[in-house]
Amino acid sequence: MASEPVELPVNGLVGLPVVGLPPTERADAARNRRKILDAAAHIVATAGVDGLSMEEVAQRAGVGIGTVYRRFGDRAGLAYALLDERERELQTAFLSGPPPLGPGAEPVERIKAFLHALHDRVEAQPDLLVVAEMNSTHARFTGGAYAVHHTHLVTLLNQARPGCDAHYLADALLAPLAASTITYQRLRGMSAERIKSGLDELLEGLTRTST
Amino acid sequence: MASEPVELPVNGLVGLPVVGLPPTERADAARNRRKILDAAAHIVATAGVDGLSMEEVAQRAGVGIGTVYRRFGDRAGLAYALLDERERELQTAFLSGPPPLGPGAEPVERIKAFLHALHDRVEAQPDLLVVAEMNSTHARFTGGAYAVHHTHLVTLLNQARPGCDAHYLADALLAPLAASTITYQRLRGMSAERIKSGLDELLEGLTRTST
DNA sequence: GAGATTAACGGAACTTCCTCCACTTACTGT
DNA sequence: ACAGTAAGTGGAGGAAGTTCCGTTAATCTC
Repeated sequence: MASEPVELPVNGLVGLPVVGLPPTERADAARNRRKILDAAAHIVATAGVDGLSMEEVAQRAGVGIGTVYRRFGDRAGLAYALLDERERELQTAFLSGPPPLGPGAEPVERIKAFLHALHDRVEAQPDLLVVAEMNSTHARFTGGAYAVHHTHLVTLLNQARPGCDAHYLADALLAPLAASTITYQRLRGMSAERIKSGLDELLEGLTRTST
Repeated sequence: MASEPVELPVNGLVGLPVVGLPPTERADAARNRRKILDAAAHIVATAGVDGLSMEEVAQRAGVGIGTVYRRFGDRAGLAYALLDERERELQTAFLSGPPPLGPGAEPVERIKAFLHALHDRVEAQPDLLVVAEMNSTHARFTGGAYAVHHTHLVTLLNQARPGCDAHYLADALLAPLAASTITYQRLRGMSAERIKSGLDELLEGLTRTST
């Protein structure tokens, strides 16, 4: 479990293209995906994330449990899929939206805006994100979205600070934005503004002197 | 579950003193704690962390499952307890050991040494740490050790960079040292040396100009 | 030492995640 | 149309974490 080869995500989340699967989904499969997502969304809206059990979802969607698993892999995958829409919006925003998040602004400003956006994302749907990131050891990283965020940061870091280990630093900057970290800080009474300021402070040091 | 009051740890880990519990443990309880820890350690050594099921532990220790839970709270708590010895060594080292980890060196050097030590800790027992940090949403933070590490970093950061938001920055510096993050980086082929260099780079920015 | 008190014990029962596989169905080429 | 086949389905069953609560036995008090 700790040393298995890295698997690509099975769900339809934005991210690395899923290789090996047929490009077109069979009609009944697509229908069931929708039914499952609707059921899951309804449950979350009604009973909260804690009520999101796989059996419950299957029952409400009128499919077997096996189908839920075939479509979404596991509970984390289902949670990720529920976050998919917002994730797409976010990705569109930083890939092709207006500055400072999108192209046009200075790299440092874009990084800052990006980190803030990630924070807001956690703030918006903390519980779902916790589930998405927590179940199964490396769910946070294999979810697909992580790779996209990481790549984006690497690009910006290389612009802002040529010669740095952008690959590592991207991980390091994303780490404090893990849902469980932020929800815990909030629990402890730390305000959202303070978290953002703290991120700025962290980033400032990294990008001040470009050697 | 997401908004419960923060609970103090129940196990005997170094950290905040456990309030509310009688200072002396009943003889049979202490005996059972030992039996359970021995059994758990044996299982981990034999079958790896994956073999560490609560039922298995109870059986091998010759106690009921309920007893295991009473003593250690949950699986994460048991894992933490297994890490306790090394954790004590680490804490002794940075609280009162020789520099650069212990007192005597410059704050920045101590922070650096501390982060490296935390990294080595993950490197030494990655699987156990992943279990300890991953089960139950905020296990990483409520484990007791986190609070100690955080406090230590706050102290050093305040010395190295007066006026900074040490509280937040401590969280941010600890975040990339989460076991799941590091194990994933290793899985991806990132070397331990590179991770340490990256941490140095991150820290360097933070501590360069003291305003 | 006897009785009261209260922590500790044990394991059945419950929950939920996930796997497995025998069966069914949508698509494909002829 | 139709047979072949690969994808999809469903739900019983296994595994593991956790809770609950009636029972047991340390420890304390007198």
